[in-house]
Parts: sequence; structure tokens; C-alpha cells
Amino acid sequence: MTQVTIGGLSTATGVKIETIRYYERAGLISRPSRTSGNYRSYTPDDVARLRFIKRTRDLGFSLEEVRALLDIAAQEDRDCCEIDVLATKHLAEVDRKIADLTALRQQLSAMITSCRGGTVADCQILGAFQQD
Amino acid sequence: MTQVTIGGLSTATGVKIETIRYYERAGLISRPSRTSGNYRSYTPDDVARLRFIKRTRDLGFSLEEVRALLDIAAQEDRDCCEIDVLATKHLAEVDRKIADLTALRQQLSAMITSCRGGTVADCQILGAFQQD
DNA sequence: TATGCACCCTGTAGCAACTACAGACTCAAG
DNA sequence: CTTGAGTCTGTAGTTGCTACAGGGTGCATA
Repeated sequence: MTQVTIGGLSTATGVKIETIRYYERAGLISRPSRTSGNYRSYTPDDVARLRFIKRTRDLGFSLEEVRALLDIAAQEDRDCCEIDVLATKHLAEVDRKIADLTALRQQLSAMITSCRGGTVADCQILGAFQQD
Repeated sequence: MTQVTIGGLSTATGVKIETIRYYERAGLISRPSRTSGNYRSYTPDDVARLRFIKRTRDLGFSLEEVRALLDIAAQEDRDCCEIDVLATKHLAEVDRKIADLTALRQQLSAMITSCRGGTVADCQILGAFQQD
């Protein structure tokens, strides 16, 4: 049998044990069968599912979005465009974050290059924090 | 007198009332004096301090970092380079985040352009989620 | 057989940084 | 005098984990 316990699932997927149990509580993965000693026992399908979850999480999807993706993926004959919609929406969010961070980076670096040393009282950076 | 109540402070700074009270609990701002009716009453200095906090938060500093900045800013005769250090460190973090997001964006957009429609069963995007 | 030791169990509490109530009070205008 | 907006305290919820505490399990080794 290729069943694994939670530690095996953890090393197979790179998801921490505590996090796996959290996903179970959150309903992202179903409650696995148990061994005689009450250890969780996972199938290869469970491994695949958790890999999917890990990968989507790494791509920055929220657990809510992951749930939706899993939901759609479960219905094999459904139209694929719903996934495209989700992914595209997520891409737009990522683009917005990148833009925000880039603007912020710009401000921060301008602040830093304006620093000429001296005491706190006449620090250019602190001035930049306070202006409007 | 130019004292304001919490609502005034909120509109003057763009920080929500609940958040102001949270900052007070967290010790980022000191407990203000109270009116006869037990309303919080803020001075212009309080407004300036909260503006400072808001701006540094908007620049992505954590509350812990904000605390450190406020601490340094309070000692006017101290050397300014500590602030430079903090800001530079923060800039490095921002750069890392931008790099991460950009890599992620790359993957996401590759996935999306690979989609040729059809049913979920042969969806390229879902395949991308599962591979590796 | 005893005894380590690694692994697993449940349940709860904590983290950041807020946000959202509930239920009561205050204050100014009409 | 009432109405409505503003404020008060206190507590619980959010997201996505992470970290215990205090036990049980399973296997190898002395």
C-alpha cells in the first residue's frame, strides 16, 4: 500500500504538518482514513490534491480562490473558461501589487538618497515622512 | 482651542477610528486627554504624529518598524544614520517582494496564454497547476 | 522485556494589523 | 424633548498559519 502518514505527506508536498491539519479543519482537504493507532493515512490522490493546493498558494491565490479552483477542477466536463477568468483576475491583482510596490520603492529610494547625514533634527528622511 | 475628537483626527489623517483606538492600545500613540463627556481629545501634535505613522505604514513599514522610527525621531540630537539603515533595509525587502511578484506574474501569464478553451478535463491551466 | 526516541494525536492560544460588532452614553440641532 | 450622529468599552472575528502542552503510538536497540 502506498498510503502515507501526515509526515510523509508533508515531505512529499513541502507543506508543514500543522498546515495540513489546518487545511483539514478549513475543509480544503477531506478527513483521511485513520490507522489502528489513530494516525491519519493519506492516499496518492491526497498527495496530488495537496500538491495542487501548494502550487496555487505559491502563485499567490487566497485559500478562498484555491477552494474555487478545486471546485471547478472537480467537474471535469465543465467549461474551462471559469478558470481562465479566475487566473486573469488574479493576474490583474498581481499587476496592481507590483505597480504599488514599484511606486513605493521609488519614494523610498528618493528619500534615502536625499539623506546627507547629521542629526535627527535635520534629517531629510524624517522630513519626507512628515510632509503631507 | 484646536483640539479634536477622534472623528476629527480620523478625517484629518485618513486613519479609521477603530484603527486609532487600536494604535492607542498598541502604544503607538499615547492616551489623549478626555473631555467632560469622556471623549478622547487630540492636540495638533497628535495629528502630526498619526500622520507620520500613516505615511510610514503606507510606505509598507511594519508597526514594529514604525515604533523604531518614532523612537529615533523623538531623540533630536541623535545621529540620523539609524534611520537611513532602517529605510535601506526596508528598501531591500521591497525589492525582494517586487522580484517575487514579477516571477509569479510571469508564470501566471504563461499559464493563461496557454489556455485554448475546452472542458476542464483538458485545461492547460489546471495542468500547469498540477505539473512538477 | 524495557526503554528510548521519533512520530503522531487533540486542543488551544498566539501572530499581524486591523475590522466589526453590541450595548450604552453624550451632545447639538430642531 | 426627541432625534440622530458621534463616541465609549469590551470582545470577537478576519487570514493563514505557527507553536505549544500534554498525552499516545510504533519501532529499534540494549
